[in-house]
Amino acid sequence: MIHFMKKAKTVDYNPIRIEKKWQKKWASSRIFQSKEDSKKKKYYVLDMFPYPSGEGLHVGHPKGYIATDILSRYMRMKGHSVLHPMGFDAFGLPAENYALKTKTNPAASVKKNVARYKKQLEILGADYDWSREVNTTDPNYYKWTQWIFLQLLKKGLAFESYEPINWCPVDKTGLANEDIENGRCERCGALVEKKPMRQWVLRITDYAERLLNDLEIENIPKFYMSKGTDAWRPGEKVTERMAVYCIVKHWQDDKYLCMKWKKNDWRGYVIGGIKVDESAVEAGIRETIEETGYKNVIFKRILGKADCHFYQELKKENRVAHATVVYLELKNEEQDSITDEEKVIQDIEWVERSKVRDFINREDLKYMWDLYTGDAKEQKLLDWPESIKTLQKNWIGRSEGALIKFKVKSEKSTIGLSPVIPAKAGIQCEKNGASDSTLDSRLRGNDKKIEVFTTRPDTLFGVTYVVLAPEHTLVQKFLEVIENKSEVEAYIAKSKNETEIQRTDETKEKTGVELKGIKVINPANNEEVPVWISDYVLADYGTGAVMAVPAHDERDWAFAKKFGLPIKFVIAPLNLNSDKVVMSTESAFIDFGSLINSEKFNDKASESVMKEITAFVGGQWVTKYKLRDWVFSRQRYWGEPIPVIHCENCSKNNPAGKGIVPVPENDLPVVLPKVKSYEPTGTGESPLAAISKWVNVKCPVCKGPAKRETNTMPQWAGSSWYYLRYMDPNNKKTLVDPKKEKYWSPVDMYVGGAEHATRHLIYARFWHKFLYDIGAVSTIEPFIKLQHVGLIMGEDGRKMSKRFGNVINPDDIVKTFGADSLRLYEMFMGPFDQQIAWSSSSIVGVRRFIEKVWKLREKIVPSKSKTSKSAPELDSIVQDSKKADRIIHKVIGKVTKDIDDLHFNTAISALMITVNELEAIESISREQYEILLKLLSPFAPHVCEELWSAIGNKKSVCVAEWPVADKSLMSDDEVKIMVQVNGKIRGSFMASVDSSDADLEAKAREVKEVKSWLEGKSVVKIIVVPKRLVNIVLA
RNA sequence: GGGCACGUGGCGGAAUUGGUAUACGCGCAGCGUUCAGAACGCUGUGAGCCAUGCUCAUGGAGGUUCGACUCCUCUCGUGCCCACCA
Repeated sequence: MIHFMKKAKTVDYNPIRIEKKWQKKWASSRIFQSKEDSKKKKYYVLDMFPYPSGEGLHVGHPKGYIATDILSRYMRMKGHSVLHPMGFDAFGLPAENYALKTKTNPAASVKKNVARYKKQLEILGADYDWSREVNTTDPNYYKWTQWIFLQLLKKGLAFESYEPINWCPVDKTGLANEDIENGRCERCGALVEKKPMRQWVLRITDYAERLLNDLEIENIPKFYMSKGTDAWRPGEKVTERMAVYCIVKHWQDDKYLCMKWKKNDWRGYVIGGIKVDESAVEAGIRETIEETGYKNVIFKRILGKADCHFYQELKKENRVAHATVVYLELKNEEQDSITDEEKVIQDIEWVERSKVRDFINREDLKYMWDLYTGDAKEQKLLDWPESIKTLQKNWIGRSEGALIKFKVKSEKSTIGLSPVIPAKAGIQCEKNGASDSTLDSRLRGNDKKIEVFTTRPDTLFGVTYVVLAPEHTLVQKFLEVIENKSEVEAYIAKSKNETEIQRTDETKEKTGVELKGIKVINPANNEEVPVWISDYVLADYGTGAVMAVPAHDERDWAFAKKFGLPIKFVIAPLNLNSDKVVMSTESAFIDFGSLINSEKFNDKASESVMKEITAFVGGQWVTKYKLRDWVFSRQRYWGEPIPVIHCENCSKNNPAGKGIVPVPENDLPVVLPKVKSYEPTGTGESPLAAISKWVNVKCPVCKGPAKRETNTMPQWAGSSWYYLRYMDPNNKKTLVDPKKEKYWSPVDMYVGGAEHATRHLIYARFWHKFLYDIGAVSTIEPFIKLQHVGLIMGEDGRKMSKRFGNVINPDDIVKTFGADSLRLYEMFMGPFDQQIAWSSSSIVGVRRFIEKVWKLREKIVPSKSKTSKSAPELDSIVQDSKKADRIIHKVIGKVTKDIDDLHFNTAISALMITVNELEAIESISREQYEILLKLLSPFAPHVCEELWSAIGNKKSVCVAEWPVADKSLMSDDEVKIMVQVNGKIRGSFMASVDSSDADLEAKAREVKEVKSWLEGKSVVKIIVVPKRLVNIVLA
């Protein structure tokens, strides 16, 4: 036993005492306040801010907060300027319903809940910069939520609508499509009804394409064009604002093609427009051939996508294009002469690889080049889990198809209709149609048309009827001309009364009514087919009308069977697989009959065939999205007032304005008034409507009497932009100062629950893109990396809920084990994004680990140079030190990589192994112990801070430098080599790390256990994997 | 019906490009310490067997390979999301 190592008796580990102590010190020293420091790289790590319910936190909630805290502390130690804020999302139904239940004012209960949440968060020891706290219900905050709404209004992206919307009869409010789960209100579970009412809607569908496409953008473009109509050359049809940009390698040397513009001596790359039906790669090859004359151009890879700003010589103007950057190689020097036109403009130069960067004159393109040459690490624009991307893609639901018009023919003779149908003024005949297309003008002359959307125009010949949604606007007009008006009206009334869930129940038999007296004409073969209405057709998808092809569609099939409608089978009016289409108006079908089970016709025609058919019948090829516009008003009290004033007078003067006057920006915020009764009215009016003092205002335009909008915004409004406000929480003049926004944007890491995939994350991306378009933010996407938190389930495996009585309160765990143990345990449970059941008995393991680290301190001996020990003592210390160095330096890399990859469980496991190994050693140095503390400090900050200061450090471990592994200290001299015979482990031996393959092979043959297996057998071959194994293959 | 994940001891889970399956932790068992318990320490812990060792084991069945938890095909099961989307 080495006695000099004995220290004064170490105080026992007491988490409660040390955790309080350090939390106070951290707060008073303001060590965690974020600053824009241009000398440092920034790191913005964000939690999905909590919704402070009355229940308080359970142990599942902190999991994500602990992870971001680890990342925040880790990145700070790595020298980043870190932004790690926290705030509260407190408007909306749950807070209001809770207040109603407890008969308190929502403002009061929110205040109480926030205080409680904050306290619960504080005992975890997170390094939040509380000076940046935001609260969505604070007028200083929602002033800017309202401001964003006004900008949306200005751009025509917010509008009033009277279409039927989803209505929750229990919560007494309209709901967005995203707020519905299986036909029920996501909040209260009530069956959702369809109810027509005035509401505010945001045109999120205008952004559908970008929301979808940008999920796949891989690199970071600096610019983004939202609109563009350029063609490249007069008369040349090219894809809108799409370009290709080519880096072309020499056929022999490591040189690259540089275009020199003769006129201004500007150097650049081959640029070209991408034609319709041409891929970026094809365009790149074509343009390179056209501009340089080189004949044999080979595609190698796509380097990335960016926006290209350049001067186009031929048209003499500046151009911007969304560009794909391709890397090409020339096969040989064969070259045709190029056109004179091209010759005049440019020359070709070959430049060395190292000079390429000089003629790539833009940062983002340089970045791509660096990516190709391996100098830059690939960074995705959206480094999101594939599953979330897929969820969003499915939610946005893009599909391409044809809009096809069916002429309506009313049988005047049959129904005795007068030639002139009484006009119903102003009613629109088509969805989004022109307002002049009133029924009388259209039906006279039988030129009224029903427009359908289909993804299978190739089945057009099999259409045997057309179905409209009961809510389709045309149905109301047809009522005047059909024979069975009352029957149809009854059906419409019935489906109106049915809830969404009843209507969409798949097991339900199809229902519907024919509109008798009306036929439509199939434009493919001029055949007359009947028109039906049925609730299996959705009013708000496509055009609200379908062409029914019972032979090719299950739903149409069920409907046709039920009502005895003909089933006609498309027998290829054309060869489905050929690109050449021969069209004719001859009926290209046979009676369906017994062919139902035939698989002969399951093939879909190619897209080009379908496009040709569409053109043949005068239809349009279009893209449709499942995504619906965002119903943005709630008939409830607890939300941001929509900053709009209704003025009848201004309506008279300006019919286009419909009497909507935006609240002037200077008058913001429109403060939510205090109110005695905030019970929802259920009438479609919010409780605010009852406060006449608040409602009645002067019109800001004409100064006449006017009324405030009384609907409020949905819960998702405030959370759609809060991450921006953290960057500059107290700015009175703008939403966020552009300088600060440029420094901190975008969010580098966003951690939260997967349940927000199709709501918050779509809404926030939508608002962010809009804010980008109006110049309020500088990036096109708000969150670079997104990470899910896997739920922590109750010990019984069910969701943690009061209902099941399986809720574990983190406060209790902190009391018994300490916050550090809770933090370590939640991270050690398993993979971070995985759902795992809580196990209270397992926490003791991480607590034991902390105690081991605590006791390990007793093994510290002073550094060799400072001691005056006897030789044998010194020798043993030196031996220990070598061993300990190897152990500790090996784990640095492992922990660093694991934190980078969010593999917290394996990082902790590696630290446990390290501590176990160090325990087996007699002595360690202070330096080695310090490395251990630094590595552990993001996970268990309190105990590490305590030990760090106990061994004599004055500055906090939070600002210590993250250790870097010294490779010379960590390498083993010897490794264990496994020996396999025919792939099965039979023995092992030790060998020095630099042994040659032949050496290893020879040694392997000599291993005792192996020898007996080799006896009398011939060796076929031997596989040597250096530092790992030798496999001897026998005949 | 469509989409996306995922199946490894008694439990949570480890396992670089295919290269010692079950690391780490819990639990369990034995021993020590203790008046006793808790706590702690040490040892053991996939299964089976004719046991110095051998055979079988990563949901199941095949395949590729010198070698498969890892790759491919099929299949069974579980979870999540969307769903009459034309």
